[in-house]
Amino acid sequence: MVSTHPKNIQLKHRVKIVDLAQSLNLSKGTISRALNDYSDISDSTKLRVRKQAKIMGYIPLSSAQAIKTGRVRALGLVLRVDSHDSHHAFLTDFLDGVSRSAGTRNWTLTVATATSDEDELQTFRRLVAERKVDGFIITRCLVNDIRVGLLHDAQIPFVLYGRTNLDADYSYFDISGETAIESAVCRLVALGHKNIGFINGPEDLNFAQMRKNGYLAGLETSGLAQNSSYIVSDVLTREQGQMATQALLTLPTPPTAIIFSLDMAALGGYRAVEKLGLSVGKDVSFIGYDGISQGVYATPALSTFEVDTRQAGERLATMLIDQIRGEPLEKLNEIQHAKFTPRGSSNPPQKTSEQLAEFISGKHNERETL
Amino acid sequence: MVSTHPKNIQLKHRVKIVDLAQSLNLSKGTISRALNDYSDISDSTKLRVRKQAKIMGYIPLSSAQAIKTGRVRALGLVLRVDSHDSHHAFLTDFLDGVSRSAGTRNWTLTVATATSDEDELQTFRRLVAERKVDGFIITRCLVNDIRVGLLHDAQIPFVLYGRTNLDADYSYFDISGETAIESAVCRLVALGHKNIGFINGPEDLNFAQMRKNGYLAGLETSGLAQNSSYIVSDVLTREQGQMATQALLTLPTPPTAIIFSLDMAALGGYRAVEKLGLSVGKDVSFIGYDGISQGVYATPALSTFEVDTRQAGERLATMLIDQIRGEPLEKLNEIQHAKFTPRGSSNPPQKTSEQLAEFISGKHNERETL
DNA sequence: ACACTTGCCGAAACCGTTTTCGGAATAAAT
DNA sequence: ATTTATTCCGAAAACGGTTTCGGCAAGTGT
Repeated sequence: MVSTHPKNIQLKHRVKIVDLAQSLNLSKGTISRALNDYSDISDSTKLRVRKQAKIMGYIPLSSAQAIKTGRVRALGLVLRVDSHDSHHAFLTDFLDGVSRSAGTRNWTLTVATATSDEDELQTFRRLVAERKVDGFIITRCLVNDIRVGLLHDAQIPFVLYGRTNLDADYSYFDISGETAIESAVCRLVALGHKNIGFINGPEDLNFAQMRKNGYLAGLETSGLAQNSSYIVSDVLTREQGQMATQALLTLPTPPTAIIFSLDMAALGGYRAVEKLGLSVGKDVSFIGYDGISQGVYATPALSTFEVDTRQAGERLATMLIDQIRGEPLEKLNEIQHAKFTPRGSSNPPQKTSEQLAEFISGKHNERETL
Repeated sequence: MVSTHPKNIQLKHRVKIVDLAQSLNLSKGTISRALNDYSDISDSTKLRVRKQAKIMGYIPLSSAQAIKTGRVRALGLVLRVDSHDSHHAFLTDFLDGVSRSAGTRNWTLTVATATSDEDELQTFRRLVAERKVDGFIITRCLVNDIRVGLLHDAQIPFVLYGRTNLDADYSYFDISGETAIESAVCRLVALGHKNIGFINGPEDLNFAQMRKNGYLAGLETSGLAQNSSYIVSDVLTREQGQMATQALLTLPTPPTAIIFSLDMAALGGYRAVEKLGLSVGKDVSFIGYDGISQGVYATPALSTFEVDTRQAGERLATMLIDQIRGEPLEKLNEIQHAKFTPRGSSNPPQKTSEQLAEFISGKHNERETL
């Protein structure tokens, strides 16, 4: 069992910079500058050094570098684990994007978890004080997010996945849920829908706020009146989605189409529709947002806006690294668009709201007489 | 916007060990030894130093420590993102457990992703060479897992979540799927079932192998003959679970109960049962394994073995840290048991296999004549 | 021929800790 | 009273890199 495997992962007897220096008859300072591409080293020796470094398998010790440079080449990500299953599917892809992008630049990702604001700030402090990370990726932005102010004041580099309301300048990557939801309204109107509901997430989260704006903008451009009873908020999970949908459909004048701020909520909506004896895509049209994989397997498959979470992670990582390396903040903003993927859940209305209401109240009475 | 927040996260002007030393009129060596609890420092000065350190907010720079101690106090976790959506729910809890346990000891977790074996080994090498981590947590163990041999040979500390077939000594934490599945068989037999199917995961994964052993052992102790057509393997996803269930139920003598190696597969099984016009928990009993949250919301709710993934993460982290700190390997093995949670999906059989077969074939013919 | 750049590299300081070693002061033993 | 242990701390050498500074050689301009 103690064989010497060919693809060995050496740990003992690392080759260090002095070893390299000796083997090339150069000083270690020269080696360092050659590898770091200083201008006062000739191209020929740079080449020579790099070749030999590769041969000898020299890899600088990041903590030794860090002590002088002040950088550990590590990105921080603090996950909030208090509020349940919204993340989940999102997480793997996101982590993959971030760590892949970081890895190719020889950076790493360190993740921590927190259950509260205080917990999270505490974690920030610890990671920064020990200098375990050089900057943070911030997710799940609130409309008013204290983290932004704190990190900004402390001059710690960070990027947001999403945006926040503060007018401080910060770097962010976002996917425009606003334009997506607006276009969702327009698409449904084009299909013939006139009564369109909107089931939103918790509106202290910035993205929910934005998507609501999109919904309202969509009504505006379509010339539809806004009906406050058509809007439900604070819907995050499947179960909440089911209840919210049920609530909308049992209104005196139910919507014939519903837009969901989150696919997961939409999946809950399927159940509500089925329980009323109706079917999604025929009696009621659905459009979701996120592009989670379960949406494909629903019947009918869920029309949605697909978000490329892996790409988001990649972009965020590179933006943060660039920022830490000194890139000016102004260039480090980016907005992408979600890709609409029509599937079976959004079609022209087969019933008017009145017909829907009649059917549903009939169903209700039927149930009550049981 | 450039206010000085009370809870500031200081970055500029860190207080370093010399600052502390000056303020106490001690040498920095003494400070270091006091904080690290050396025996040649008097208790009184230890106290004095610690108090002042807290007051001044001194936190040692981990990379400066690392250069001398050889430890960065970081755990590595390489996620495989190539295959399947099985992880997902698992991931958040697991990460939480690991990073929480690590965090309380002032360690951190760095995660990377890999898409292939080669990719993963490459990542191991990089992280070790740069000394970004001190050891690894290994998940998704194969029956014959090359990683174990490699890390062992390279003398890099690691712990397994699960076990592997190699007889090398290594540290692991595992949850005994074997005894769980065995007891599942016995429970179903006690309910009156005689024909019990088993839908397993890919058997190159160690846990699947173990659970199969448990299934066979259960049959043995219950005095039931084993029927190879009752075993299906390589079932990981919901869709695969649906197909496998369908296959079992359309056998000439279908099982009246099915044990699933994964809850996710069981959820697929619900659909297969429904499509045959049967209902879970009445016509066919289900027992799953994992305890994923969706199982609670299925109708009827899924009887399953609940695995405490967060605890697993916590234990693994502490075991790995202990190992890195020099604890002997022999003490670092731990096996826990999953907790059986009976819900609506497992009951005494209402139909015999023959009645089931008749019903199902009738359904089939009915369908064919359409 | 001279001074003056310029290109290139070595020497040494430095980063912030830990750890080793020796020595002063005090206590215990003779 | 002297030696012998003990206790406790300071000085200095690491650790493995990066960065500054100065200087030698070769090339340039006059």
